[in-house]
Formats: sequence, structure tokens, C-alpha cells
Amino acid sequence: MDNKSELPIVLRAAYLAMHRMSDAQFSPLGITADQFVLLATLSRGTALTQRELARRMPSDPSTVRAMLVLLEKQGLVKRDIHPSDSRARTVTLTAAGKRKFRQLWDAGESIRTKMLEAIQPDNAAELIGHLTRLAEALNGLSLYGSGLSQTDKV
Amino acid sequence: MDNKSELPIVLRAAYLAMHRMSDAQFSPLGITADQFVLLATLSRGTALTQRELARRMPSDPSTVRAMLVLLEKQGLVKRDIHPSDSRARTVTLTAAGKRKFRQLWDAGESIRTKMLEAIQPDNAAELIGHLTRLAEALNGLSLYGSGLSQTDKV
DNA sequence: GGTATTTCGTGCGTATACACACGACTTCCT
DNA sequence: AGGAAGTCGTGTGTATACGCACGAAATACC
Repeated sequence: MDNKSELPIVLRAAYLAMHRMSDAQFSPLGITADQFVLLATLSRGTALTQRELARRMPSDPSTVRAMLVLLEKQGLVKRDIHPSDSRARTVTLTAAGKRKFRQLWDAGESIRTKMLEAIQPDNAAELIGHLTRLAEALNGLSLYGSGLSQTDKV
Repeated sequence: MDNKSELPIVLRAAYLAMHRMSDAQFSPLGITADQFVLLATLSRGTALTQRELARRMPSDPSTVRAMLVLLEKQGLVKRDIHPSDSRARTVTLTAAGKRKFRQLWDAGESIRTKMLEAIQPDNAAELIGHLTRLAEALNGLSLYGSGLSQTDKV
């Protein structure tokens, strides 16, 4: 099988493996891998709208809503009405949410370390570059460069 | 954000982008991205059991079962009782399944090309190697302590 | 200003992903 | 042989992922 055919397969395999391991690692804390991504995204941006949160994850707005409902039940996030746009709702981490995220971050350290070691740390920057370009090409737009409110670090 | 923290994020972004794009591309043919993976796996192995099929995808046996039920309804796969093990069922592509897979393969060519171009073809082998090692490391990762649980399948 | 368009969140439907438990069957061990 | 242990497929439950359609509200346009 040539490279062109194999690339999608190994990309899928690597992601699913990471996802499974993350789910298992976070499970004792009552959080899924995807919920961790949401919390992490929230921890880096304040009072995001659901739409903007979905764009940054990246994920679908209706998926994000379902996740927020569950996280709200656990008291980890809070949804308020947007101050200037009554259609929108702003999402923020609660104190419990921030605390939980710190625990999750620590719990995930072993996975991040394992990943970095697997590819040899020297290759990380390059791999990240490739994956980023891959995502950009497939999305047809830049993940970090285009459009909307772009107020934080890149 | 350092490399260690960013790698999981871009891996996720790249996979989801590929998955979304594939779903959109295959949708006119009535097939999902994951169903394509299943059909592709079947096209490379004859009379696999559901378990073996799940292992190769890789995916969960119960997920594979649900997918097979749908694909069977479409007449693309066939499930027979295993000749020597009455617990198991062997799965094969029907003629319609093979035909559909060829169409899907062609329909997916543009995505594979786009992916290869995004990373520059010269880097493909290296990227594949990194992702493969990533998946292997994560699949063999023990949750408790420094593990020695090994995946020792063929 | 008033209307057309766009955007936001919601709700619904389908398909994955995986854990877990269960019954049926096979294999292993003695 | 016969019981114990492992394996296969099934069924159920929860959480994503995403498309689509809806009502409400903001924005654009004339």
C-alpha cells in the first residue's frame, strides 16, 4: 500500500488510540476525553459564546451544546446570557470547573509524555506542523489565522 | 503552548477535519467515512470474523456489529456462519459491495491527494512512521504505573 | 424605517465509539 | 470425560459528531 493510501488510515488509528487512552485515564474523574478538550478550550478563553467555543475546539455547535448541558449538571461550567446579544450565551468555567481541569491536566500528563516519547521529542514541532497543515487543507481555511475574534495566543 | 500540549490538539483537529471531509465526500453514495473504512478493510481480507474485522479497523466489536447491520441492509456485505466455529460469523463483501467500494475509492482520491499535498509528498513516509509509533505507544500504555502490559498480537 | 439576510441556540434524527453484561460455544487442563 | 476459563456475537446505555430545520434576535440593505 502506498503512502497516499496509508496516511488516512494511520491518522485514524493514532487519533482513536489517543482518544481511547484519554477516556480511560479521565474516567475516574468522571470526565470524557472530549469534555476535557472543552474544558481546556474554556480555560484559555474567557466568556466565549457557544459558537466560538465550538469553532475553537473544533466541534459542532449542537454537539457542544449537548456537552455543556452535561457539564453544567456537574457544576463545572456556567452559561449566562450574552451582555449585548440576547441570542447568544457566554460560557465560563466555575471554580469547581477550574479545579477539575487542573486535576485532569495532571492526569493526562502521562499520555502527553508517552506521545512525545513515541515520536522522539525532536520531531514534535515538525509533526505538529504537518498535522496543522493537514487540518487546514481539509478545512479549506486556517484554524488559527482566519476570521473572527482572534484575541489570544497562537 | 509547548509542543507536548499541542500535539494532542492538532492530532484531534486533523482527524476530525479528515473525517468531516470524508463524510461529505461519500455522502452522495450513501456511505459514511467509517463505513468506508470497514469496506476497505474487508476488501483486503477475505472471510474475516467480526472480531478480526474490528481488530483491523481498528474499532470496537459492538460498533462493528452495528455498522454491519446497516451495511447488510444495503446489501453491501454478507454474514455467514463460520465453518468451524459456530459462535463466529464470517463477513464478506457482496458483488454490490465491491462495486460500491470502487466508487468510494475513486470519490476519496481528491481527499488523499489534498492530504499528501498539504504535507508535501516527501514527508509522507516520515509522517506515517510517526503516527504509527504514536498509535503503538498509546495502545500499549498501561494505566497503572510504568507499564509492562504489551500488545502481543501477530 | 422597514424588510431581507445572517447568526445564535435549540431540538431531532442517524451513525460512531466504547463499556459492560449476557448467553452460547470453544478450548484448555486435568 | 468433564469442568473451568476464554472467546464470539449480541444487546443495552452513555457520550460524541454532525446535518438539518426551527424560532428568535441581530445585522445588512435599500
